[in-house]
Amino acid sequence: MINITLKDGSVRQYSKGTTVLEVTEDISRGLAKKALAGKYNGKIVDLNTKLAEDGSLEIVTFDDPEGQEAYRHTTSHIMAQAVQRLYPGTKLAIGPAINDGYYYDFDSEHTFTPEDLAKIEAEMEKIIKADYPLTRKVMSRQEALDFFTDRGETYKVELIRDLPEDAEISLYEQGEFIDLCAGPHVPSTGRIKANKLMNLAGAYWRGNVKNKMLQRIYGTSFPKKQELEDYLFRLEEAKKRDHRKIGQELKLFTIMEEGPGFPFFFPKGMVIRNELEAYWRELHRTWGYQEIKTPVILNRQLWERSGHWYNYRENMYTTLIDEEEYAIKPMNCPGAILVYASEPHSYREFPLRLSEMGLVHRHELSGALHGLMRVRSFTQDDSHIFMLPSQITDEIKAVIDLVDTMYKKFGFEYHVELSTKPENAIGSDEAWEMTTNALEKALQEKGMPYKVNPGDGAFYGPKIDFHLKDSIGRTWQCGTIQLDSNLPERFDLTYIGEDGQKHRPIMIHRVAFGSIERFIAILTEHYAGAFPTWLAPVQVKILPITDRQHEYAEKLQQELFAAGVRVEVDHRSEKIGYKIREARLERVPYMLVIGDKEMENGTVALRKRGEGDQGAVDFASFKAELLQEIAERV
RNA sequence: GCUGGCGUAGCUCAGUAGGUAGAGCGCAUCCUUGGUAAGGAUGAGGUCACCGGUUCAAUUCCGGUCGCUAGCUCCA
Repeated sequence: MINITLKDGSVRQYSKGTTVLEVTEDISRGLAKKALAGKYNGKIVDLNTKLAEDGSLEIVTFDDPEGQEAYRHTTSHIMAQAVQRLYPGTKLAIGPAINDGYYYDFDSEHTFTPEDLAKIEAEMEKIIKADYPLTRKVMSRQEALDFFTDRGETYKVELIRDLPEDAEISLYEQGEFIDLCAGPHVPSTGRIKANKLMNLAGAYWRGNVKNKMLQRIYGTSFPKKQELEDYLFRLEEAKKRDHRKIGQELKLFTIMEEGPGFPFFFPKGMVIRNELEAYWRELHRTWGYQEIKTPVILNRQLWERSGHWYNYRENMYTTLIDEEEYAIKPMNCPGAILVYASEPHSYREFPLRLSEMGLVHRHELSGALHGLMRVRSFTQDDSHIFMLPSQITDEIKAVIDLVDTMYKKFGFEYHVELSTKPENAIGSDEAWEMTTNALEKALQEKGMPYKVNPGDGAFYGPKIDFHLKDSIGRTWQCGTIQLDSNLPERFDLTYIGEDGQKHRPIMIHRVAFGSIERFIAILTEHYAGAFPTWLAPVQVKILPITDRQHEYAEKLQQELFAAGVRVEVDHRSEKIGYKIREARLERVPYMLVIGDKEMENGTVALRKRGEGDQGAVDFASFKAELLQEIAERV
């Protein structure tokens, strides 16, 4: 324990390694303006001062996650205070700090509009100017229950009810406002220097669809005005990378009203798709996979047997054929299983890796649709791997390596999550335990950091998920490895073992891209539309300066075309600056400007994306380097 | 699916305090042949998302539907 002498002369004890955030009550009265908590070894201890394990003091700044949380969390209290001033009777739910800011959930008779945000912001400004100290209060559970019941804060009452009987309950007070809160906070409201309310949204109480939908207001705050401005600028910049915007500008794909969630791919989008698939096929061939294709429509009986009919029905499209019920596949596994079961297998074939670019359809909720990231019709780069129990760990590690190889190719940063048994799980507890342990073991042996997502697994098995970030930092699940001990059972899959007897194989489902659609969306945002040459829809654009070069332009075009290059000639009667501008907007990697000089010398004036004018280069050597770059997929 | 916002030309958007609409870009044609981010002229293009209601009159007001969107929920 450490003794801290407070300004009023009293001494309080704090344990090492904790942040001194609770001293507020001691110092707030009268000292708030200075926001000093006390002194320790002659040094000033502020609310944002941390006592390290060795007893030394460490100032917690906004750059520390803890300091940032205290800062934003305080701002959320200020927002709640402003809202309750402007809209009396509004009940408070929860209001945490989050990644880029904070939010607070309200239950109010008043429906907030975007115009209200400005009013609330102005009221928040008043509270900040008033520089109210934040005072911590402690109550027993019963006292807190009575207190919030009196105030009609039914959500807070519900939160307190969930706490243990002997819990010590902390509240933070600022001016006339008081809120149930564990802290931490900054010492006074005046600490907030830059604040902005971002948007309005609905959110279910406690994240449960069955509960009331509350009104959530998102905001963000920073210690400096400039930091807020920088943040808003970055957000604007990030929006320019949005794949929905770039997808339209570059004519990659569209989604029309005639088919919500069912994307159309334009020729340029198909180029990227096909290149990705070609890369995928090449890689999978060398990694020991064999490709199959299974039907999109299969009968109801199959889906009943697989369990999808009972566990995934609300997401499945169905249809009648000759008065028999069929379903459009939402997953590829049953098809792959039928392929497996179509002939007897020996353990000598294992691991048997069957891959499939499988087109699946899922009835996703309309509100969940999001460009190519979340659609109702998508192609999974699926594989089903059949193996011996003894091969599980190595095979999972191999899949992790394959996914890593693919993501590194594009320079992606990703994080991994392990999702465990959900509520609607099928199969025995023992099977779930065995499969979950197997996944965990593989992750540990790979030394891969991961986060556990309890209850987030698929209904047939636990999974490892690979998450990638989009332009504004939202993460999307792409790759996944799922261990399934259920379907082999349901379909009575077998292999002949060394002992000549029938045994049950282990099955893995896995995707690496995840879905081609989502992966293209992530890629588009990652590159901001400037795809590497091997993926670029147009790799080379030839720009003749006048009509005199058209013949030469076509000759070059044909030569590149014959070598498999995607090349276009801009022979409109526009000035060269104009043609360059357009080709730049299209993010074409290489522009070949040709005028009389180049025509005479058999050269091209090369303009490289991101690097500008490269001067005259020999066409043959340009072509050779280009072809090599494409072949190496760099 | 839920809550809020939005829906005007291919795109980005303006507009009508209720009297059937405009700009820029793009597109077409013509002039221009110009050396590294926008040359000029003319023209075509809209059942103002859809369906109802109010009104002499609705793109505008009201209701519903569909779609998009920010989140929530759900997921690759």
